[in-house]
Amino acid sequence: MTLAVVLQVRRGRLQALLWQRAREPFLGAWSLPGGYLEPGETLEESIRRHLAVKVDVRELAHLEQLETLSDPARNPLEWELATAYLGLVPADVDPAVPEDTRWQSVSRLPELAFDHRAIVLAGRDRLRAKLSYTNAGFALAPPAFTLSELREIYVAALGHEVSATNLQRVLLRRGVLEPTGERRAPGPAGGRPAELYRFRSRRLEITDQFAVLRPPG
Amino acid sequence: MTLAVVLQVRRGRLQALLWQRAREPFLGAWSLPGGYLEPGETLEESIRRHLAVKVDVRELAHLEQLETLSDPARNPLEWELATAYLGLVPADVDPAVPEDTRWQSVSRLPELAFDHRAIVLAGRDRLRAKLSYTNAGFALAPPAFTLSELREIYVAALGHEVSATNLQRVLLRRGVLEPTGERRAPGPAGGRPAELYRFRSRRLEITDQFAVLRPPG
DNA sequence: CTAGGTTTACGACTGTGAGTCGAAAACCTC
DNA sequence: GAGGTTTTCGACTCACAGTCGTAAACCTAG
Repeated sequence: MTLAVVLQVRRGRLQALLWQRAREPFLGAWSLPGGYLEPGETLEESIRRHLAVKVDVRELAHLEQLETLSDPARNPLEWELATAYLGLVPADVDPAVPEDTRWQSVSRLPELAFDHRAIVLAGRDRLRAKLSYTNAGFALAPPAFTLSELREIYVAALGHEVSATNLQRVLLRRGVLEPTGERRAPGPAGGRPAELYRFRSRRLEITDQFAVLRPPG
Repeated sequence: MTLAVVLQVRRGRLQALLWQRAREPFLGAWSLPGGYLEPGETLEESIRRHLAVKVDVRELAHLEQLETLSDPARNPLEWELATAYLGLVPADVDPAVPEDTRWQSVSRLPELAFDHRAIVLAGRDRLRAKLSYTNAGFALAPPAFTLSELREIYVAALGHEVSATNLQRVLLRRGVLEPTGERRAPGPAGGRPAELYRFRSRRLEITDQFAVLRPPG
């Protein structure tokens, strides 16, 4: 079967999409969305299909495979493999979710069914690592944004403070961000109007020079 | 099913363990070792069991999951999932391999069955990345080694030159290496005797400070 | 219209650590 | 001992991330 850790920054917090189980085992407990694989189906197709019930698939800006779990003890009723995915939703959309589905802050998870708690944390850690050496931020950020807004998203996802100055320099130097040329009108309190930026690419790309022990020259 | 990219630095080259198929599809073609999963078995147990036929399991210094493949087109005969693993063998052992099994230089692979070529390259890339921000080298290096020897291993695995001076400073500063206190007698041509080093830990550990956008303070 | 407040942008400084280079150390053989 | 070989190590450079303070560009209130 397949399941997914779907993450979004909502109200300044990194949140995960949880689903309340309707049957045993762990009836009533919160768990990750997912389901069984159909014959001839790709794992990615499968998890997209299952997620489509919960969230509009067009709102998934990024989807990647995390890990395949196989411990026989993870499900008390039957032995089954589960391939976990990580999905990212930009902060500007608010997908309509069914009754049995909720967004939950990753830092304050309830008791989760199976080994799902560990999977959520693995997804969070993968995201945090990739924010550092890829352009993964594109999948959390709206199409255009000010540096302050982007900074808030990074703070929520990384779990620590980030300097806006530094964020700008690092992402611009690497060519990850580009200015749109437009600017946003200041708020009621005034202030200099903020420049609007966008991610140059909206597909995952790895920043080369992240590696230590680089080739000479 | 499970399969594995088993890598070792042999004669100055990064090589992969390949296995010649004994049945259709791709009969006679080179492929990755692996096989079917038994009920109630962990994926890792499964790949270890299949590899035991080829290589002494005690010689596998590291084993980690790569990815689960599910494209229906990857096997022309039937639809099957395959979970790929990456295994690393230290350079000081020379496992006895069966007749139908060979070490092949990763940079000069023959035609491989299924999508195995891409899997080998994915394993190589995973290794290269991890050499940079983890202590993964422990799984390729012998228990004790001189810096020149370690440098040759890194050169073979990374595919580019590495300065011995820099390698030493980087790995020592991070606490990845430690001197054994012993030294190796010089060769027939003389030269200063080389200090022997070992990896402080022989389990995979992540060097923290690799991340960009670090927490303040 | 000006003064004071707010927010963003940007230049300058600092510090860390990787990449490079060359000299010194420690051995060999002749 | 002289000259050759290999390893070690200090010193320099350089790229960049992190910090800080100031300037820019807007607001409202009086």
